[in-house]
Amino acid sequence: MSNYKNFIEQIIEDDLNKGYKRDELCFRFPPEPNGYLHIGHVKAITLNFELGKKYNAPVNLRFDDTNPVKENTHFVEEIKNNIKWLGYEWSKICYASDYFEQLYKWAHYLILNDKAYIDSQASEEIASQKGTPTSPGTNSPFRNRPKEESIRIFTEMREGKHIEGSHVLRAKIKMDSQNMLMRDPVMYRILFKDHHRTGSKWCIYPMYDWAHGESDYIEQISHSLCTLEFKPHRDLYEWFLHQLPKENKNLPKQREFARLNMSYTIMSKRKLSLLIENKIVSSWDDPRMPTISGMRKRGYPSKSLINFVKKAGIAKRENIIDFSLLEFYVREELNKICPRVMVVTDAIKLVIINYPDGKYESLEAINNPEDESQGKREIIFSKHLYIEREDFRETANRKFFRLTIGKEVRLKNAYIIKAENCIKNEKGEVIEVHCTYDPKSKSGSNSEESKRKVKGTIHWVDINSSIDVKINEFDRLFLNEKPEESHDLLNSINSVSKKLIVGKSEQFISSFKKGAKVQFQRKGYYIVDNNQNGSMSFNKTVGLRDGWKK
RNA sequence: UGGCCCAUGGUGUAACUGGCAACACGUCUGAUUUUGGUUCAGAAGAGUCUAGGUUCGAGCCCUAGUGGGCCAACCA
Repeated sequence: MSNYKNFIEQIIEDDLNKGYKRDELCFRFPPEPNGYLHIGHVKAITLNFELGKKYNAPVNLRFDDTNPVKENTHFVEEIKNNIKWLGYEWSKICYASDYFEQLYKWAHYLILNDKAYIDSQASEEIASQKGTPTSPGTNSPFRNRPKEESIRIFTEMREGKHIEGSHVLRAKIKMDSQNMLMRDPVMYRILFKDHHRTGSKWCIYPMYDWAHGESDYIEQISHSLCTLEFKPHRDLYEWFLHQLPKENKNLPKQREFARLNMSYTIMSKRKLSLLIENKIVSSWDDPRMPTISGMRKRGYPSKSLINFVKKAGIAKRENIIDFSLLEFYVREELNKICPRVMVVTDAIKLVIINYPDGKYESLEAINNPEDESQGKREIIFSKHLYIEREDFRETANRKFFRLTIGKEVRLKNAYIIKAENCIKNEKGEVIEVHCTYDPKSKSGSNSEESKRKVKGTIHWVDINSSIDVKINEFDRLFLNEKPEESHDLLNSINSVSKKLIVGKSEQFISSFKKGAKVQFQRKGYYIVDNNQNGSMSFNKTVGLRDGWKK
């Protein structure tokens, strides 16, 4: 691992070997603030920021805010929070909109050099003249418009003298290029929309291709890394750079890697926002969403996300990674840090018939066997307890390690008990289990009996002192393993991806603050979603690995 | 009737730029365990899309084919 370099790092090393100065390396993460960042962005963030660490190079956070109709400040703020939460620090925070004036001047320069012109056709006409991937495009009738006229109209466009759609500025490249993007791409369009940063100052906005490479150039980004679908843009990226006034500065280099895809989820902001619009999820940070904010709310540690994307690697191959790989890194982290606690969700009563009425005793429990520094706690034990319904069967085969009539099981942190009989309701459902306990088997008492092995251990909670908790349980949002490929996304939605259940918990948990992560023993990992006015709710992060074949 | 990119166990990523295909997840054993968790030990599973070629030698290089992805927004 230590010596391994992914292909991006190899490109950088090659550049360094060819004489590129190490202290001129500079990277950037350039999101458009038109939605929340998702796990796919974590890959790009981690790639760039880790490169920054490795080469001791600056990494800018740049908002690619060239389309005011989709962008807003809330998204900007959330993106900043996400990156901080992941633990990365950007060196400069930049905005493409900071460069609007420079971009505008350079656009004039291109017109003057006969490299751009104003096209006054409707967008449909321009589109139809583009041709197709297999047939060349045709020149616009405005392609040879005198540059003075283009300059005049372009200036008037900025002054707001022309309506939306009446003119665009186009680069003059090659209408029969094999690369569709080189067929005189649009550089500017008229948009009478307020921008979240520049307000009403501008009514013309640069397109992505015109803004992005030039922003990289202004910031002197050495390696501009993006996902594979931008590969065809590379020609244009480089063409624009070569049209700028010569300044004896480094030209940034665009390189592309495969985006991250995961099974049973989608990674496109457009489709993600569709889920919100259709009220399939509550918001961008719904715990079922693959967004950073959603995963955070779900209880995924930031470290897990980073470990996961690092292991997923950087390559150029299309991929769909198993969601279980992410869950592995989530459990790995949570196992180390989470205090353990006993919570019963589908409760039945357990009565210890040979335990004194009205007696309560305090037992000691280790908070986290993986981390001694988390100490111990007290739990209350009595004659009347709750256990999990699925932990009792009247009879069962020997593969069932839990409680059956006549068999022994240990109550975690307490005593060994033996089920004697059970009480059923008129429907034949078990509502109460009666058992006896072995007083000498008390946990931690150091007696011979306390060390006795029994084949099962189950969790429990004292009825009287337990507190009520609410738990949100989640399942995957899609039925389809590859929802991205589904033609009808909304039809492959899992209709029961969220369930609200209630549980009974030992008291220890009541002190946990919002955001605290915990393991409900034998159940899984949970995060406190709310703890106010005596009401506690949790989000289930992920279940424990379960090796029991039912 | 185009151009560009890609192709390695179930999944993802490697293979010191040509030298007997490795790591992680997952799966399966076994041990430990007061969580059917954790931990530990071990196993199975690909001969690298196909066909040619170069070479003493090819997963790596070349050619063709096949399969997949991307490209015709005044989105990014």
